[in-house]
Amino acid sequence: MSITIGEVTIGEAARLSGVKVNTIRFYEDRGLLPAPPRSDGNQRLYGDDHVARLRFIRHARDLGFPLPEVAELLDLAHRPEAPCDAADAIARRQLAEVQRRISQLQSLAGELERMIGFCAHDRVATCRILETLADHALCATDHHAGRDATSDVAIGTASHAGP
Amino acid sequence: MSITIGEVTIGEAARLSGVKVNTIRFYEDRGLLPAPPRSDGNQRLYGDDHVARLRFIRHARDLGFPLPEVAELLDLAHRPEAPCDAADAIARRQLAEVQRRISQLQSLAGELERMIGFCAHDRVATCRILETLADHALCATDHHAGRDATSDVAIGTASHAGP
DNA sequence: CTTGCAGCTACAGCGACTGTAGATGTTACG
DNA sequence: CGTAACATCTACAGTCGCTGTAGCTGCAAG
Ligand SMILES: [Zn+2]
Ligand SMILES: [Zn+2]
Ligand SMILES: [Zn+2]
Ligand SMILES: [Zn+2]
Repeated sequence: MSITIGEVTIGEAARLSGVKVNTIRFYEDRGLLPAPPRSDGNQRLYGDDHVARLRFIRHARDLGFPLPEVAELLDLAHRPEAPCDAADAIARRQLAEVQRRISQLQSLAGELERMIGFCAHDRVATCRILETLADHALCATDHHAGRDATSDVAIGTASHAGP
Repeated sequence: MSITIGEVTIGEAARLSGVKVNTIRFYEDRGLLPAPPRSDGNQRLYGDDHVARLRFIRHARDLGFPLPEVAELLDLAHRPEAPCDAADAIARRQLAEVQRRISQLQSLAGELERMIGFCAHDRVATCRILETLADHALCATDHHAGRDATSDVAIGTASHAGP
């Protein structure tokens, strides 16, 4: 029975939230997680609210929201009486972004399938894959990577199920 | 009429290949593009072979191949009599990777659609989007971001069509 | 009282560039 | 020939979202 209920070390918070220790400190640095009180020995002590916040961040990251949007969503979540339009808008933007990336990747996949399909598995000199890489005119579609079209959506650290 | 035909500056090479000037120097640094001869004034002079190589790199990057695979593919392309199995294998790996990312993103999109669909557009306190972010148990699927599942496939600098 | 793990700060590194500063080179115009 | 405008040079910082390391200190158990 400690002095206050629910005060846990950073390691415990990591286990409870699925966010790695280093990442928790990183989020604090980034302003996503408020700096918690410290013990006599200068160690961070987290309460349930911090852990809940970490879980929220983790889940939003898993869904691909970038950190600035996660911060916005966290702010919104603390204004219960406000309308939720802003949150909806962020989610819709994120969905649109994910869909954009899906279609970009589908066009890449199609092009890759095509060049693999045309390859006769012979010598390099006649390999359709290498020919195609040397000349985009052999491609069926544009599949151009329009400015971060296929960049990261969510990297995640591990699964919700833990390591 | 210059001393040798087809010797172009880095800016010309950039225009001809669609690879940015800085990026060309970056590729040289990374060993993807051999260091070209220099002019009297120490400026790089590229021939058609360099430009072709740059185009190859550009195209492979647009298709999402990471730089190490691009390097392998370039090496292979210079051994015309070798069998093309290795190139095929790289392309297949890349396709598998792209497909993995597509399905990851599709699961994200599904989850995002679900939470957006359930939102009643009322107050934050009852917003399904924020509730869901706070609790993964409200999600229909796992959609976990398994170690770089959704990370970048190709960022690209601009389209083949130019800027 | 020591051992060993957990936590602390601070910083380097990933991938694949992009952008900048400050110094030269080159070219066009007058 | 001078000079202005632009291209290129090197070298390095910054992007994103972490991850991992080094070198400390703290803390509980034997
Ligand atoms: Zn082949
Ligand atoms: Zn193509
Ligand atoms: Zn809502
Ligand atoms: Zn979820």
